[in-house]
Amino acid sequence: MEVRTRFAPSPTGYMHIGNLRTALFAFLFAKHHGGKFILRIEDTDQKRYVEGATDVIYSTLKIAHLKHDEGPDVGGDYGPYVQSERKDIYQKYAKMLVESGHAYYCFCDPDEKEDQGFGYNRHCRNLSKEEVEKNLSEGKPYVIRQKIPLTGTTTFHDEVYGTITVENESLDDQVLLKRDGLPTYNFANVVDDHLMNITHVIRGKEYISSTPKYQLLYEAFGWTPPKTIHLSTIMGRNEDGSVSKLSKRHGSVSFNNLLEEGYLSDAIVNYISLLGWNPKSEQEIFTLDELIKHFDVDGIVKSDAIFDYKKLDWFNAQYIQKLDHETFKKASMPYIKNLPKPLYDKWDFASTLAQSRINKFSDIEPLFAFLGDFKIDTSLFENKKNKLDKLQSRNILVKIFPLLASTEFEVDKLNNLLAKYAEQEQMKIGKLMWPVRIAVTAHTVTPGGAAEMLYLLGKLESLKRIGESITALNIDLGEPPFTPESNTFDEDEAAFMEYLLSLKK
RNA sequence: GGCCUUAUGGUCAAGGGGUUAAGACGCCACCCUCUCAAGGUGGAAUCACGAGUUCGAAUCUCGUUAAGGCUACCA
Repeated sequence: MEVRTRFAPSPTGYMHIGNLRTALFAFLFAKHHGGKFILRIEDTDQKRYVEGATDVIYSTLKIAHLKHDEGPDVGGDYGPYVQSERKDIYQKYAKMLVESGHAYYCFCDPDEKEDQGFGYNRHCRNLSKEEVEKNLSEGKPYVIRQKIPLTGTTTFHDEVYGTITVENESLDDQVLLKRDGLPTYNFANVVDDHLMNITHVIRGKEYISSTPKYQLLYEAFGWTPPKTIHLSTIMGRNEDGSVSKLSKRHGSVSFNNLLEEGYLSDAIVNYISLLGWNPKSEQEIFTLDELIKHFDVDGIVKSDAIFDYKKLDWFNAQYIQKLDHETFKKASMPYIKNLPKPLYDKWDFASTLAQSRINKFSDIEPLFAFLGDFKIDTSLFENKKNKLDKLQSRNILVKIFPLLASTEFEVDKLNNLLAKYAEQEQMKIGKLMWPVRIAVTAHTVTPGGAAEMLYLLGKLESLKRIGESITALNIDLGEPPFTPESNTFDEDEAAFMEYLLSLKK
């Protein structure tokens, strides 16, 4: 028999990462077995209607490459695939259940059905046929409830959690058909899964508690229930250390949020595939086709998994580094908007530095923030590894200043100049590079080496920053501000004047 | 409260009676490097607790505890 799985989201307007993982597993399972993956929209709650919400579902599935074989947008032999369009079907089946004695009309007021904390008090369960007819003919609003056996137990077998048995007396007479004539999720999913020939129901484990009631429904209809595969919940860690179902307070939890932050779709899919499933091998990086090939119910884990943004970062970095550079460059453009203009002009160069250094595209901005934001911290000039203190750093900078002032700011030339100078002074190159890089960036961590940073900043800005750094160091050392020789700039007198002016501030 | 489920390092997790209890992320150290990053090498860190079964328990059983879910005319 052909395997058929379904993804049955409620159109809420955004795709929670947990839902996407459910969709992914349903897709992988179906495709692994050469079967069909069906999309069904569960919109039986009119109050929850959100404009454009189904489009979010379509676009998510498309971007994630979880192509469905049947669904509202692509059609299929079991439509309609939108539950609000199947109203008549549910009514028909609900009434069949009433007739067979597995369900009953209930005319109770929706607000007063509580019976000390447990479900409905079953007031209408034993209404006489006459009373029901009378209420119906009077046009009294009603719901249809499932008639749960009062005694005995119900058992079902889940492919991952095993056999589960519950006492029927712990089950309530749940509503099947609501006052507005629409079915509840609990009823619709049973009818639809059967009518759509779903062979394996893959869903979150929050439905385990309801499954016995579904089981009873299948039995009442005389249908063979589909196999179930319940999935553990994806959790988030709260500030107080506790964990709860992953939600907005834990950070970005929708697929779109993550995309906006600069995570790659393939990386997200790869990461969540390993949340609650393990391939029984040491492979971690999987293409979608590889996932299809390796996916197996045996590897599904029963316990909940905490969503770890750090590990997602790692996956994303792996995928970013594999991108060909042109693709990376193009994809990164939206993320450099707020950075200073020089970066635009030199993005061909800078993007190369960025690609190997970021976890996600939104890391680009902080990485290059030093271009616009320069706040000297003289303590950074003290560096143990290079055996540098403020005095030495200052002396090096003073010597290198005129050299830089009279050279062309190209990466190769700068590197050559610096290397030559270090050699000439018999200085380890790191000892020279460190103060120069700190002087122009004021950061210990930068997207590249000293020469790259000089190039990105440009000559004027670089010299200005070095001058300011020397002055700051001089102040620390109890010496007067730095003033370069007037012949320092051999080519741009105006810039030199501007520089002098800026120092006076 | 009742019912259901789960429990291996900080996180994802393998292992299902005898193992030095894998691997990955993260963390730390070292190497490499002009700084980072990347890469390489190494390290710290785990069987929730208590009984039982057994020659032997992370592994089986029971209990406890903790966590999560359900208990809607939401899905």
